[in-house]
Amino acid sequence: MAKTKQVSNKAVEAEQGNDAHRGRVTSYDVAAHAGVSQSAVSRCFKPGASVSKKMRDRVMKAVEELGYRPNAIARGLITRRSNMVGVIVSNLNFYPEVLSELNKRFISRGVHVLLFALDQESDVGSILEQLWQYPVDGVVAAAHLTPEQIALFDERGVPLVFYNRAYQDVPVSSVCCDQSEGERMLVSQLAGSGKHKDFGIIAGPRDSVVSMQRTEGALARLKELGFDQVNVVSGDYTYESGRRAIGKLLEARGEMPDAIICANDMMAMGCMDELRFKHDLDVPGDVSVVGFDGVKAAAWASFNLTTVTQPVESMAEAVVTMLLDRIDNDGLPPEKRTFSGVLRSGGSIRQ
Amino acid sequence: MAKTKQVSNKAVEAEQGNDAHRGRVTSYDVAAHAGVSQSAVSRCFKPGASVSKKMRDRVMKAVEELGYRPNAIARGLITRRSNMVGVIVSNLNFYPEVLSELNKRFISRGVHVLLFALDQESDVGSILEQLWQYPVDGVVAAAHLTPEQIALFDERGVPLVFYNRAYQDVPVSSVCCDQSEGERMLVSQLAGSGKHKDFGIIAGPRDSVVSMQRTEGALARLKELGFDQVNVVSGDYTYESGRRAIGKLLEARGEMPDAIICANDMMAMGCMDELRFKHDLDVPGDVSVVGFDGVKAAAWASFNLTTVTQPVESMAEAVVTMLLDRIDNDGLPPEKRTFSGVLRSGGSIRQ
DNA sequence: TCGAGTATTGCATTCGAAGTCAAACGGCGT
DNA sequence: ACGCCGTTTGACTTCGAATGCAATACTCGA
Repeated sequence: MAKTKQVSNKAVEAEQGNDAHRGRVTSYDVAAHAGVSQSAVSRCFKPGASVSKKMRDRVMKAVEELGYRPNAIARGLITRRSNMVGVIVSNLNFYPEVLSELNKRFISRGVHVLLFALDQESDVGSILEQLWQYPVDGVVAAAHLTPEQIALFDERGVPLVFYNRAYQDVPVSSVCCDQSEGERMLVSQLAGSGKHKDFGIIAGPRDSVVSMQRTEGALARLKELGFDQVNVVSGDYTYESGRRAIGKLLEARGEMPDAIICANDMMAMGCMDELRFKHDLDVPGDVSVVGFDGVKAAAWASFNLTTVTQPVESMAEAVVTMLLDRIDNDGLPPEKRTFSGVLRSGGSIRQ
Repeated sequence: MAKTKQVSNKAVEAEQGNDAHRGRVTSYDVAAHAGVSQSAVSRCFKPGASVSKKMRDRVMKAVEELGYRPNAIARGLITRRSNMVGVIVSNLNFYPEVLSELNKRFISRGVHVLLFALDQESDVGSILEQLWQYPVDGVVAAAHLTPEQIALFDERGVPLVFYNRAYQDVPVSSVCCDQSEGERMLVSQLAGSGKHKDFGIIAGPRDSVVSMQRTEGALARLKELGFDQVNVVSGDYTYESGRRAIGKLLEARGEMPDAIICANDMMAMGCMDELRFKHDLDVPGDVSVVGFDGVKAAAWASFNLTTVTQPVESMAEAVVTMLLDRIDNDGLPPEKRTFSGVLRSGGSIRQ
């Protein structure tokens, strides 16, 4: 009865145009305005519900007049579906296309993205702490989580799909680009010209699994081809670290390698600039350089980098499909999908 | 009474470890586990609430044991504060730093970002339609809205702050970089060398207000300096369109200008590459080029572009502060803040 | 030990929408 | 006009947490 009283109060307010709370329009306001029950309003927004045309028209008219939109959050409370997914990315600046592709695809399926970006200061733990406060339907992680952190998702029944992080021996879904295969293609390409004797590798951060896979892939292929004296130095995936890495390579070796394999395009571009503008060397004339990722800038004429392009669109599509499937259907087992990268031959390898 | 029964059911479930719904842990579960009321649990999470140490310890122990985290959304329903803000960006690929800076700052203040990115297909209208389904506390828009769309925010009492979109004569908050001033600095710099006679401008899309402001600023300063024959062609802010624009300039003029003013860095870089690699011209030897924005890549050795850097960090900070202020205090009037860009002299101007 | 006064605690209600269920309605045949 | 049956509709409850208020549990002084 209290509820009934409340409703009629709202009805009165709405009818009198009392705008005191000037908050959002609720289904009660619409109901009052249209002279029907709140349930009726709710039903008009549920596809396939039993509503007469007369009722629907009447409600929709009120909806238009008041500018009502159902509150997705309140709805989520009862349906246990917030239609929000969390996206955890380690660094927004690195791969904006990934976020963009994911967001676009989720949106088109009526799902919204709640962003969780790791900045150097904030660690994964605190981000997850925040994430758990939101009733997200699922999570995409483009960052490294510990097995314990992963287990929590399972416990709580929240689907999780990794983007470009593979966990061997951990039953969790992921979509990856075959890092190792990609590097092998690059090395084969370099070796194919027969012009390189002295290889150097600029790896990513030591704790990056992706960097490790790429580096291992390159080293393995190099070894197969008979090159087992390869210097490896580390960068942090940035342009600047690519430039600095040249100094380290030179120091380690005493002379400049004639082919440099970089763990990503950003460092490859830094490395090219350092070679050209600091050491006055020609790329590819004096030194060949290859990258990984296929970022836009790598294809620019100034660099025209030979690299392996990650099929970002296919990967994003796969992630979205896998996640939504698992949200709709909680029986699905973890699945790992691996896409091959596409070799993009530029002009950064000496022929 | 129904409620009471419900509660004790939950209590029983929780105590028996019945994990049937394996959903999230709720405050009722914690309450049952600790043998206290739900209100008590709730109060333990409210700073400054009246709770005895004994009670707090007891509740917190249960919280730890069950891994409880308050549901931010359910909380938002009653407090009318979702602690989420919507961020509308026109294109994620363009300025990832902006999103990154905004996100970082919001997070550190306990606010989360719900992402709304416009992709070519989706127009602002449909994005807003979606936005209104979420009870966001406020919105940052880095996209163009119509006055009607802006008015809705006012009506519904949802604070709105624009990033780099100024609306003259519309009372709405915004944080902008002074586009016109920036361009004037660039033109002055170009003119200062006394080596340029023939200016060309590569503007942004015709419907971009920012592009218009930049172009007008440049033209005005050029005119003051006595150059009133300036060709203007349009691009779409991308690298590729910068390259294509060179062809258009050449066509319009019959010969290549000796100074090209680009509406942003991306096009400036495309333009430099086109000049160097397609037309075999030297920059800055034959043609000077300037950009705008101060993106990372513009400072790379290959380009070393003279440009105006937008103070992204200060602007982001200003946006976040303004928005949160307005969320906490609904009396605040709209405010427009303008930051000056910083001239970054590179090596793309002939001296 | 008692009572006043304060500090804690629990009950019941609330937020906005959706789902359950039973009541009311509509159409139809007879 | 009556009764039957399928369709619509509305009253009430639910989701999870917060909060006003009333009911306790304490504290301390007398």
